[in-house]
Amino acid sequence: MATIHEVAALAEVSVATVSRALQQPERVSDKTRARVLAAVKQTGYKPNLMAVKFRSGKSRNLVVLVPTVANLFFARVITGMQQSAHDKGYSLLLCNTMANEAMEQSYARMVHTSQADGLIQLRAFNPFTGLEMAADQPLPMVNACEVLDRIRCPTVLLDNKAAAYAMTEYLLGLGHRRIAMIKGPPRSPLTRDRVAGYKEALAEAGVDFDESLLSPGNFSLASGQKAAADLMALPRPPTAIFCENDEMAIGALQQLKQLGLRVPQDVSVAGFDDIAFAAYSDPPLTTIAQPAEEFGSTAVSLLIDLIEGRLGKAPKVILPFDLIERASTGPAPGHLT
Amino acid sequence: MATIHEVAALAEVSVATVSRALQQPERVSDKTRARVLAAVKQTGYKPNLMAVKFRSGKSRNLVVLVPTVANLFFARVITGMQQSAHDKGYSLLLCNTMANEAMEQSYARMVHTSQADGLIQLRAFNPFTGLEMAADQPLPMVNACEVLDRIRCPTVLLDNKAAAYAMTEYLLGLGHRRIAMIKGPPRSPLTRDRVAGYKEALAEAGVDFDESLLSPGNFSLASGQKAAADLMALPRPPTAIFCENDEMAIGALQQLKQLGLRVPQDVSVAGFDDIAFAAYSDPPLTTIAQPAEEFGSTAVSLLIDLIEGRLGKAPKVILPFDLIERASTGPAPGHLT
DNA sequence: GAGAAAAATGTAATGGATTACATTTTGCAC
DNA sequence: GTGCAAAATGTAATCCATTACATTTTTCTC
Repeated sequence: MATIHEVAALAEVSVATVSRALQQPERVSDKTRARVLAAVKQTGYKPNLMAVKFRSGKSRNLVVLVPTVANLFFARVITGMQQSAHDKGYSLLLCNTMANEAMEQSYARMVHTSQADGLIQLRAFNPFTGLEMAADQPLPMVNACEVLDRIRCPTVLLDNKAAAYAMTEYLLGLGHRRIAMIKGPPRSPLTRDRVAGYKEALAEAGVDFDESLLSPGNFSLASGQKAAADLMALPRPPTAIFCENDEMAIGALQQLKQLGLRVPQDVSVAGFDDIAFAAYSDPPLTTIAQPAEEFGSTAVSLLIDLIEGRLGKAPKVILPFDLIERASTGPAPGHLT
Repeated sequence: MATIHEVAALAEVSVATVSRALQQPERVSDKTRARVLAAVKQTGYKPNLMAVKFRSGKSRNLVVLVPTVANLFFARVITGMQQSAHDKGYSLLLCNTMANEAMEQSYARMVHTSQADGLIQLRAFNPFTGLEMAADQPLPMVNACEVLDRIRCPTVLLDNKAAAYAMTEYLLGLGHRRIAMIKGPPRSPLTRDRVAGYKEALAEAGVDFDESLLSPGNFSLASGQKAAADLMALPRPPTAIFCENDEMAIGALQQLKQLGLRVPQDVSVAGFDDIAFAAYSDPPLTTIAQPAEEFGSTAVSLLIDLIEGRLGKAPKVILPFDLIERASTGPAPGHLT
């Protein structure tokens, strides 16, 4: 691969002139520029960006830690990130962490070793824990989707409590009184906030909270199915099931069908995320739409602003949600609308 | 950030000794090594890997061009890639191309500018076209899933023709004679091979090929729905629909339901890929399972072998498929099994 | 303890591009 | 043509770690 020296030699100028001809064309005379450009063409010269990055101390790479790529919500988030990063001249180093902390820490180390300028974390774990840090420097990290509350860094999130409140209120409005919730992992802030919104809506409607209607899940189709089976086996089963994501809701739908129950006549089901499949389930799923791509693009923008020193206090961006009403929810059995 | 010089000064040794103490500990005396390690700890020294990469001329980055991350099959492929790359000390630079050639070329340029050592392309387009290349050098590229046939590079693929043949044969065995196919984009080698397998199976069974039963799609849920609507509006509609991916099959399922048709009693539906949702559709989808993660890990292995000069001829790896029989397919109406 | 081999350590070049500073050339006014 | 400012170009340092080669120190043998 040709270097700037070969180009300089061929064009009979110094390397500084070649560099200038390419970076600041106006600083070089027309004649020289033409000679340099010709030499560039002839040698097929491509600047070694590794050298540039090394010298500048900026890698223009961003590490992205994703719990699972094989999750349509995250896939959309990544899409938004990639678009935004590309527009701004940054590249994404992707890590599918499977929520493995060691893996996350291993990738976080790329920031310390100058391979990346910053990191985006999509779940509530600080991947820099354990790596001794310049404590005074703010971490070049942005937290999105499922956010840490123990750490001060820019975050992008949904008002999960409000969203869960809205969905619960909607189900209450349909006459449901026994509303189950299929949760995510118990320690997740996401779960905590959504459960809080759910409880608040119940309380305001004067409906007693029933612990047995909270069923644990892990965001997978199978866990939704399992949770639905458990819920319907209760002495007093729910008439509505609110799932913390669409995958679990689709799993639940299948289980209800197997039990011979009709949705929404016998049981209503609601999801969260509005993935593409939500509109194609049977029946189509009532859910909370999140601006997933915007999560990604906002997280990238914030991170780049942070890296390039344009960010003062660590901002907290709250994105809007939207309750999408489809056919999987309906009036509670025996309830007159 | 501390450099090797500061560590050397603190430990009162030369930079060469520091480097050796860290890279080849046995080449340094115990006493010195201890001093260096202490200095490393005290300064919080982390080697600047950008400098290392620059000097070595190896970035240990791989560019991955993915048509859409928001496709569960590709998501699984990426998962496999990431695992394999991480195990081998490489990182993935992800590009969600949206099949945009300019975007792909822009990322391919990273290989020429030493930012990446190689590239994996998941669709049939050579992203290096237009970039003048060292024609003698083999391109540091691996093609997987949907492969180019015009270019000589290592490839990982399914025997799509055989898979389509197997599925068509299976449907024929259920008594279907009017079997439709919802295709992918017409110019895709994937589509071409699968259609070829489909035709061959029909021909061997003595069933005339009917052009009107080939309906175009683009792998999206919506296109499957649309195609199913068109097919069922034919004067002689099909009794079975074979879709080139599960998303289109799920779209088709919804359309059939809206038309009041029962699956599989009235129409059988088959997919391709075996994404997670295939087992949770209503009814669960008969489909062709592909080892998606293995596509990813194999592609990464091949690329690294190629980069590191361990690969002779460009190999062609063919991965196995599996026909998964679920409830969406059944005997053709009026056919006795 | 001398001498040689082996081990440990040091010096300085290297990789490719950028850029501060130095020098040369050009352009213009008179 | 002179003189001076502005423009163009060149020289060499810099970024950081690695490593070939040079030098010093240790170890071992007789």
